Amino acid sequence: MRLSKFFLPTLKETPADAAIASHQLMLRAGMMRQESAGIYSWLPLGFRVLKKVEQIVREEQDRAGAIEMLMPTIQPAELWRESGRYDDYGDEMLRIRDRHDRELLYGPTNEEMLTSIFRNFCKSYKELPKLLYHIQWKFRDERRPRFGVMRGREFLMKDTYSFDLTEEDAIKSYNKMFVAYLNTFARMGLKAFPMKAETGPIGGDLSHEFIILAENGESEVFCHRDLLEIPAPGLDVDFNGDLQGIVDERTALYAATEDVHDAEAFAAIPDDKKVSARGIEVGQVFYFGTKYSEPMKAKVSHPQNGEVPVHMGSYGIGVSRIVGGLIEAFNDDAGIIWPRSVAPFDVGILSMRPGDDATDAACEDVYCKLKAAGLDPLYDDTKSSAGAKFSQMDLIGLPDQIIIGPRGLKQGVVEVKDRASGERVELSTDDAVAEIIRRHSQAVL
RNA sequence: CGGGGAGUGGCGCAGCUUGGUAGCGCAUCUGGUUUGGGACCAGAGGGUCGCAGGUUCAAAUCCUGUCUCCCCGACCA
Repeated sequence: MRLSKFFLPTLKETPADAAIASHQLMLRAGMMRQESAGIYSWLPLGFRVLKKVEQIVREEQDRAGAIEMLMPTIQPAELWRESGRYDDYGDEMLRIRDRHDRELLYGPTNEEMLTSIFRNFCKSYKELPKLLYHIQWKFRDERRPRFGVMRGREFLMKDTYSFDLTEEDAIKSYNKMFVAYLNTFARMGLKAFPMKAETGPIGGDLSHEFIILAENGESEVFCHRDLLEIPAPGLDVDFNGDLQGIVDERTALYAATEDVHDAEAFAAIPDDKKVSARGIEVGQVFYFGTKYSEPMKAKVSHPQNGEVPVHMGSYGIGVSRIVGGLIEAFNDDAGIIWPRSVAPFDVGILSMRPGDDATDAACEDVYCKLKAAGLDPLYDDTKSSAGAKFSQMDLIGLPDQIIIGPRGLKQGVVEVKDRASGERVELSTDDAVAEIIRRHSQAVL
C-alpha cells in the first residue's frame, strides 16, 4: 500500500478525551474514531489489526475443533424470557422495539440463541460433543464506558458454546478451549495467564479468566510467579488427546482475580514468588452445566436414561478489546510497537526524498520485492518532511522500517530499523529485503 | 447510578471573574525557499462559542433548562 493512496489520519496532539495509552494511541495513530461513548468506527489501520486478531482467534478455534457460524446482532426478547435472563440482565441490555412493537434486543451474548438452535436440531447423544462458535458484534450498555475499545459498549467478541452429554465430557470441551486460548494469545505475542474467576451473570461453577498483565489493568490479580514462566502448549498439541495435564499444570499454581482472591492461599506462596499486579481480561472460559439446557429444554436422548439436558460451557474472547490490550502491552514514548503477527502492515518503507530518481527507483524496487515475497508493506511515498515520516511511522508501530534516501544510496545502502529495539543496520537494498523476509518468517509459535 | 470536570474552526487550548460582536498553536490551501528525526518565510480560507429559553441597548461571557463527553467510585468481555 502506498501511503499517498491510503487513509491514515494521524494526530500530532493527544486528544483530550483519552486517558490511557492504548486509547490515546489508537486515536493518534488514526486507528479509530469515537462515534458515541463506547462506540467506535474502525478506520483502515485499526481495522487491519482487528482483522489480524480475529483471524488468529479463528484459526485456533478451528484447530481445536470448533465449528464457525454466525448469529445475528438482534435477538427476540422471547428467547431471553425462556432462560429468565430478560429481566435479570437489567439496563446493560439494549432493548429495541420494531415497527410492529415487537420486543427485540441487541445481543450482549448468545447462550439463549445457540441453545435454542441446538435443541431444534440435535436430539440424540450421538450428535455430541459439539463446539460451535461465532465472531460477532455485541452490545452491553455499560453504565460507564471507558478506556476506548477496552471497555466499549459495542465490541467484537468470539464466543464458543460447547454441548456434551456429561459433565466429564464437558470438562474435555472446556480443556480444549483452555488450551486453544493459551495458543491464541501466545500467537499474538501476549502473555495471558489463566486465573480462577467469578462466573458472573453467565453462571456456573468452573471458570477461568485469561489475563494479561498491564499497568492500566482494570482489576487486581494475584498469582505465583512460576505460572508466568510456563510456555504455551504449541500448535502441535493433539486436541483429540488428553489435555488434562496441560490444564492441570497451569491451574495447580495459585492465580486469582481480586473477586475470588484467597488471601490465605496467597500468603502461603514464598515472598519472592508472589506476584500482585493489575491485569486486563482478554478471555474467559465457563462450564455451567445445565443452567440453560434445563429451563430451555435442550435435551438429547441418552443411551440408557431417556432424555437428559446437555451439559454446556461458553468461551469468550474479546477481539476488539485485545487490540487495546496489545497496545497497553506494547508501546513506548514514540507510539505503538506491534508484534509482527498482528501488525497492520508488515514493514514501512520511508522515502527520504520522493522525486529523486535514484530514491524513487530504490523504493519501488524494495516495495515490489517485498510484495512479491508475500509481505504487506506500507510505502510512505508522500512529500512530507523526513522527521514527520519518522515520527508517524514510529507512532503507528510497524515492526520494521526501511529508510531509503540519496545519502545512503550514494554508499549503496538503505537503512533497516527495528521499531522495538530502535536498532538500525545499513544494508544493500537486496539484503534489506532478505533481512525483512527473514524477520517475518520467524513465527511466535 | 453517586461524586467531580468539560463543551469556543479538523485537533489542542485561551477568552468568561469585571458583558461591547472571537484569539493562539498545530493542521489545511497558495507561492517561494528547504530536504535523514514532526522545516522556514509570506499570504489565505475556515467558528451564528453544544442546544433552547431568559436578562440586557448589547451575551462565548450573566441566569434557567436541556443534551453530550470525560474522570473517580460501584458494576462489567
